[in-house]
Amino acid sequence: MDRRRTEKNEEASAQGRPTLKTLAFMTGLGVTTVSRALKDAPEIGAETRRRVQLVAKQIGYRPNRAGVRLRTGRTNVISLVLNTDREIMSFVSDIIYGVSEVLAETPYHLIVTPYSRSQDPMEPIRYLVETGSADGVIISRTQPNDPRARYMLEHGMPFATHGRTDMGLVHPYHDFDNHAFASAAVRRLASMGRRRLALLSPPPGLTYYSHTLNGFADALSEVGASEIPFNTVSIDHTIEQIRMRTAQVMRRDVRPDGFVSSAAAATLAIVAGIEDAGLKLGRDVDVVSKQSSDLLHLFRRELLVVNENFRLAGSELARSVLGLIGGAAPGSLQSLVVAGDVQAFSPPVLV
Amino acid sequence: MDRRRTEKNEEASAQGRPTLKTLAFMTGLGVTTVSRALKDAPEIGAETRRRVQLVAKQIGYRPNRAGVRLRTGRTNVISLVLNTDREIMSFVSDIIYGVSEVLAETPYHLIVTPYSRSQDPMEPIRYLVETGSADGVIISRTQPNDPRARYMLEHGMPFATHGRTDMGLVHPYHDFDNHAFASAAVRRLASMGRRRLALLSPPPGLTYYSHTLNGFADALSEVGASEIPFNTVSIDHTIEQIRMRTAQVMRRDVRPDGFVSSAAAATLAIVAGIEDAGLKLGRDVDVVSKQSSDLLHLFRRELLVVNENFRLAGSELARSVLGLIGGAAPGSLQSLVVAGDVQAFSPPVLV
DNA sequence: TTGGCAATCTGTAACGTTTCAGTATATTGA
DNA sequence: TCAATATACTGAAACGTTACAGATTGCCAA
Repeated sequence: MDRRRTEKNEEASAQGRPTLKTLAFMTGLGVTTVSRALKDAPEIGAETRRRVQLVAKQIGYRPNRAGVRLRTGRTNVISLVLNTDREIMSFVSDIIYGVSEVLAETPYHLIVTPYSRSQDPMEPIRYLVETGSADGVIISRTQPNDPRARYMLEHGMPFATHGRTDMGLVHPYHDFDNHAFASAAVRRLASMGRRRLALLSPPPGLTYYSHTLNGFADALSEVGASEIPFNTVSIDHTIEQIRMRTAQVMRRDVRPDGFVSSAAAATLAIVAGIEDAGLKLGRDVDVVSKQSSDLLHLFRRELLVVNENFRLAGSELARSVLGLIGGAAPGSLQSLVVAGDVQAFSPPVLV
Repeated sequence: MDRRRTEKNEEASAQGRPTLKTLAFMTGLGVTTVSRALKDAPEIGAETRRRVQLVAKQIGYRPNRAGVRLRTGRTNVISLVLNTDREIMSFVSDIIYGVSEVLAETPYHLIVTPYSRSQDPMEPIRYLVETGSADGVIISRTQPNDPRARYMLEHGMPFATHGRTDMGLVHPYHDFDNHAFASAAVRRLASMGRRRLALLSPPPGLTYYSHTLNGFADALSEVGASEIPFNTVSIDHTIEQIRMRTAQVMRRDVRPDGFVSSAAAATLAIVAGIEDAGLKLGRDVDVVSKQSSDLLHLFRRELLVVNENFRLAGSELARSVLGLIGGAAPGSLQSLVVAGDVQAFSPPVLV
């Protein structure tokens, strides 16, 4: 008995990184007691609990993730699933930062799970669920009837979506009110006398495609303006495709005098196309665009912008998944950001 | 004996996800044999090996990461350490995709470890090393005397840096030849008759700051042009700061007639500042800028650009860390991308 | 026939954690 | 005084994997 103690001591003190065994030796307690003391279990004496926690803090004890994961199945990992070639650049960067910001105060790590054009979007989801590689998942490019959301719901994998679904199933989401954005954009253009409007929409299939379309259409009829069809391209197309298509439509007799664009990079292409056709922004045509960082006004000050905050989306999504994992009701973890005002260029204040 | 077998069977078949035990039962072999067979150990019979691997593939066996990690210490994780508020937007997005691309074919996961302005850059590194949370690390914003690189070298943590160090220590890196970029930019501007050049440099402190400065200075003296000091701002400053500072310097009697800019977003600010001062790009001043996606020519076609491929950087860095983990010599895992030509706008080919 | 030796295969222990089923000790009620 | 009970703690087992130290078998030389 004494002998075993001694062996244990040596093992414990020889270790590089402290484990429960180390703490057990230092406090003279059993491993079980230490484990329970660290998580404030009620059957541990108040003083013992304090003592263990003090020592743990002193020597910088951190639970071994592999040990916890093997024993409990909890990974302490949140996975952000991203499309490798269709995702908006600033979206990736900002949402990662937003998620990180929230996870930083928790034991959770962020792993990025990519999938590419060629792959089935379900593949990374199935992988995560089957291998139990994450405690929670965040997905983007959400569809009205999203097989990924359905699958995760069926398999009990906590998740949050960027964008809403429309399947009659309730789950956490964060969304930007694209209906409001498109309406506000149309109203603004109408107020400037623009009457023939074109919409560069999100890719059909995603939920916010119809939100945007509806907002656009609702406001069109409200203000009595008409639509110039522009639905052979979406913001998923390349800069070149959008540019060329814009130039084409602008060379027609009946051409748009206003554009609503759902993404900043696409807006650059639209403007380029407008100018390719020999027309001038602000004179012949106006453009309202969403943007996620304040760059469009540097590009052309005639542009009208509405800001969408992806970093906020990231934090909200992270908070939602954590909440869900923590047992909160999915319905209470949904947020919708109302679109801000359409903003014209305002010159920077010189200091 | 028979009884134990039976118990094992039941356990094995009741399981959701197959483990070595499941495979052992199905093949009638021992767990050890299965484990060894899966990794092509020589002391396993050729037929047994094939049989085990076949069954494993059939039932979709995937090693449990926690088990492996606990036993071996190998995490199968590569960590990308990013600064949350100073990193270039497209850099984050592209490098993540580049890394993912390479890791996708391996058992490795990518975890993003962020740190913010307020934090010591060493903190995430120490965390990773102390907790053994990753098998390899990728860092950016590399400094000539980089404490993170030194620390990881001392502690045997495999890593690769984006950018070189200058400490006489050899480690994997990937870098863009910023000396060549700055020289080429200066030569191009000189060839257009520009004589008073300003440089918007990377932040002082980073290794490629001096590379850029030296390339700029070397070419300046080579072509006999002069420098207009512009070192109160760097690409780490805000758009507004750069814009204002540019406007200031452009309103002076002796003002730059050429700019070299180390980042695309900063170039937008420079151009805005130039125009704030009532001057015209292409007439009064020319600007050569690095960019990582082909957007600057949409912005102003007078801009001259040099492309830097961050996605390539990501893949190269990932390949390097994996190589290092695999035992390759660090010196063989270094790559330097020569800067491409300075490119003027060329109109898109209409299809 | 025997010993030796490859060639294959196997059980046990350990990684660090949590859970289960306890065991001591002190405290209470009668 | 005794049993019952609450309090505070503990060892053993298990999660899935790999490394170590065997064990079994067949074959060949002597």
